[in-house]
Amino acid sequence: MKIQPTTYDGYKLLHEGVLALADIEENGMCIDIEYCKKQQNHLARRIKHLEKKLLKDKTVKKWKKKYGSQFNFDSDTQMAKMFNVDSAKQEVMEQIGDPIIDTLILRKRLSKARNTYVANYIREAVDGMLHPFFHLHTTRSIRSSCSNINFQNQPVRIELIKKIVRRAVIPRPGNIIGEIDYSGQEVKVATCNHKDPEMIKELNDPSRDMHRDMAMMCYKVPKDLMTSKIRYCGKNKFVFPQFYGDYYVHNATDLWNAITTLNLELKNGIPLHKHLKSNKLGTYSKFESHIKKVEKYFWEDKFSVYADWKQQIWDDYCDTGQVFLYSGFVCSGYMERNKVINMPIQGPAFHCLLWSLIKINKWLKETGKQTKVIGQIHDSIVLDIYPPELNEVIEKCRKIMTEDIVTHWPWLIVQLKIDVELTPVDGSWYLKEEVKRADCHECGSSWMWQKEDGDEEYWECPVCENIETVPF
DNA sequence: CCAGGACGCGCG
DNA sequence: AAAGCGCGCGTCCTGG
Repeated sequence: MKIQPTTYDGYKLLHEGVLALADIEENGMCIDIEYCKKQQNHLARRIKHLEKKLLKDKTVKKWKKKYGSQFNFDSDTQMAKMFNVDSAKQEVMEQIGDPIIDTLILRKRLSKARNTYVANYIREAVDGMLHPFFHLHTTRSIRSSCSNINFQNQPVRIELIKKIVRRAVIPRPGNIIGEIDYSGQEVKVATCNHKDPEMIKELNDPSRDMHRDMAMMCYKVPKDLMTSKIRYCGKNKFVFPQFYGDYYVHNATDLWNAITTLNLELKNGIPLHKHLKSNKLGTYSKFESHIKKVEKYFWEDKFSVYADWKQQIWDDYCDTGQVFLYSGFVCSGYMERNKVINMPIQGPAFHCLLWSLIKINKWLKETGKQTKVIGQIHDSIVLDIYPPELNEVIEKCRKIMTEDIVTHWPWLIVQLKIDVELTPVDGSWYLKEEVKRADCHECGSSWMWQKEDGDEEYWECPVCENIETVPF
């Protein structure tokens, strides 16, 4: 497969992109090495402790006896064999229902945190600074990649592991780490391609919520009994997989397994399994044929224009052997259907970030700011922010990322939006939380955390820790 | 003994 | 007709 620029604009994006990413590499980020070393020892002890506990288990005892000196907790082959499964994947292991599995999974997670993440901070940091490489020449998608360390896959989904790992990344003394991300950028860039009026309505009407609606449909849950967990499953086990070309059998399996592994229940406390049973979806095979119907509705009724576009882009590729990208590129060579459909979306979505990154970095340099870009994660920019520059920097980023870019690329026909997350002054990356527009009367910062204490809502300033009960 | 493949898992 | 896209890294394991 080959991919190349079709326009000078495309070429220039990569050229200037490489230079901007080189600046970011040079800037680097601060690492709390002392913390990393302590944490590494702590994790070693914790893992050893878990292994001691595991060795008291019946199955693990058998496992050790069978393999003797070859016995190894890290061997997936051994583990799968002992538990009579084809694969040692977590989702497979979880289905066994043996209580020892939780401990085995925890051991695996802690081991990964130690051996992959914390160890690499220590290995790659020089004098407390880390300089990950950001590449633009490695991927099939024309996204970026990142190595030594891979800053783009630092844990965030599991609270315990997130804390262990992200605690190591800290701002320069007196500064704040800020992350500005495009919200829903891939869905929006897809929409710029297919222009499905139903999706445009979804995106323009803030009262609508397709992830919630699809979750409701998949599990037959009425609106007033919905929970955020059920919505999460609709979004991540049906909607997104469908956009990437997944199909109902896989979706149904995932959605079905999630009911037990995530302990799903309705808002009124009724277990989801019970709820499905009373709606005649009590067995997997009934549930699967239900999801088949949901898939049919999704593509034939709800997003039929999107479906037509997918067919069109595939037909065009079959005729010409080419796929064109709005950001100024063409792909040719052998590709499977799902890859073809994805190509015009994934790359250009990243290119919006890259274009913005180039402008933001240039502005920071030209105006002599102390704030620096220190990283990039596909649809977000990570900054080390000098607090007196906070308001100005965020405003400039907002303007570039949501206004200037639309002027540059008129194919961006839907409204773009950013979200902002900040750490406290001197606070680690783990502590970053979303901020909203709200003025702090103490220090003049325009961005505050919206917090709750029981029924009481209040606002806290990341810069000066001031608390406001009535902002603005 | 080493290189490279397979697998698993972290992220968007 | 095929059956989720894109990455990097650590570990195990196989074949030469």
